[in-house]
Amino acid sequence: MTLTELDDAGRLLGQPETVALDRFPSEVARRERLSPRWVWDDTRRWYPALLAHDVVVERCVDLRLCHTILRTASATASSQLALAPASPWDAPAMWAVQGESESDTLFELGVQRGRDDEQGLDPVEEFRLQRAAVAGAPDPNRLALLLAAESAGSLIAIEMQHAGLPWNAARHNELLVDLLGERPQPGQRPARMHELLLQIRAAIDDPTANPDSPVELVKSLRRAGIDVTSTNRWELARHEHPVIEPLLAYKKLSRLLTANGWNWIDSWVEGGRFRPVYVPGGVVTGRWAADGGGALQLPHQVRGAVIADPGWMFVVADAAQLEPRILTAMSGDRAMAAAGRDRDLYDGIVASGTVENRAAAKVGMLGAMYGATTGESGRMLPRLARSYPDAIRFVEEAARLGESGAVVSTHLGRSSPLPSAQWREAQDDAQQEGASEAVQTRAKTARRSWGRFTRNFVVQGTAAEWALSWMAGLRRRLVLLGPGLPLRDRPHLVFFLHDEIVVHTPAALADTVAAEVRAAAEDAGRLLFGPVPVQFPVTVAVVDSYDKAKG
DNA sequence: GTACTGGGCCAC
DNA sequence: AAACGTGGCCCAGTAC
Repeated sequence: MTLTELDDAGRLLGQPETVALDRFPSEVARRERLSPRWVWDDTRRWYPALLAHDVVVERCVDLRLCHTILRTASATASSQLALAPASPWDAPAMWAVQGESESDTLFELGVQRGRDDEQGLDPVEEFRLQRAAVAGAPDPNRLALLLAAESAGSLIAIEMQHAGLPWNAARHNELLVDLLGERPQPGQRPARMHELLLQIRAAIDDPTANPDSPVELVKSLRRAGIDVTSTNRWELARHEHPVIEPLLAYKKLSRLLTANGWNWIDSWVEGGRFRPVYVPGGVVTGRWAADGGGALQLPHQVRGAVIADPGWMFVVADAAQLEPRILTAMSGDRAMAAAGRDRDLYDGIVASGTVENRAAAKVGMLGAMYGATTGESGRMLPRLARSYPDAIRFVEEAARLGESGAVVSTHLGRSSPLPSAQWREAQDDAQQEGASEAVQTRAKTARRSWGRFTRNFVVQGTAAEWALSWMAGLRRRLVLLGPGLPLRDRPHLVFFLHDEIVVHTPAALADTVAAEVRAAAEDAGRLLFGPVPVQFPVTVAVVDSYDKAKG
């Protein structure tokens, strides 16, 4: 492999140096003392093997992730990088291999896939193009911050996978036995689900009713005189019938069994750790996705199985009302900033007399950011718009742009994709003279739908930027609590869920970590928005199991 | 057997 | 309270 020293613009500072693969970790460790920024095609390709040798790097550029951002960002639309035809840099990540280990085999795997130059991948040239694109943007600092945060996220994702989330399979089994009964033979139902099945069949006098098949279940319920068109929870809950209660209980347990039951433990917990693959930038808005084990959907029911190692604790923190606060900062809404000052933002909205209670404030604000038009939350909108005109106008404008087919961007400059070709065709069809009612309705539905997407994009995407900045700052601070130590011997991140982080730490350092978590949150707000009067408070809990943090 | 879709529901 | 944003994953059912 080749190491090349570059300056900030990508100019060569020395001759490219060829390094044998087995010397790569020690070479990186040696050079890391000078705090370089490692520029590589894909963090997932190189970093697992470094961590396997206990080599942690401070900073990097993940060229593939940054490429994706810069190719679609409005701010860099006229750059050479954005105007070039599609290249292998636009291809999906090549190294994200399901079930990969963090052993040296990954190196071999990466090498066997072919040399970079054979694939048309020249990382030095790509880095130069990216730097030029950023330099030519109207606000280079914001984009640079976004790329730094995205790249820091790529390091954290690999580190979290490497460390794993502590998971106590015995405790998980106890939780399952309490709720479901003992683990059944394959093909059998657990005792508790079997009892509920019998109750369901008795209640509708249908000895073959099958609650596992939505289609069959609708037929069974209709035969019993219950007028349903689907079997979703909300529709079922509207009906008064003895079958409803056991059926809802059955569905709840069935979900637990199939999604996070014994099979899940067998598949995903090894050596007391749950190690999902995190996918930074896996969501269009810039949120992370995860691959395997449903890592970003861990139900509260099983979080009691997440237990800290002996002598260690978890510091669990989540950003309070993050999205409405992000909207406040983006829109410069002073009234909403005041509502959220030194208190729960939704309580502040209630105190202003805009709505009656916290639940209404929450549902109203979420509705405003999601594009609700009807129901409880839609009714709240006019009142919110009167009290917080800047905030509401901001999301309405994002929706209007989306409906017109335009691109919107987050605070740091990640841009939304363009609507699909079918979407444009539908709009064109509706413009034709004599377009039928149905065609116009279809176009309008699609238009509104895309407007809801862009409305949410600006808020969700900027919240993701804040969360990445928070986490990147926290990561730097945690290194300083155990300088030179491998991850497993000092506080480290083990979980991230959009606006929530979990740090696994020696118990003696837990309070220090908690303080660093808060400090990093303050940094993140300033970093993104400068000296604005908007607070981003975090709730922090020091606990020995995840379920004890208020979720 | 494998690939795909829709229903449903978990997380934020 | 209700049908409004982003996802992943399991199952049943269907097509090959």
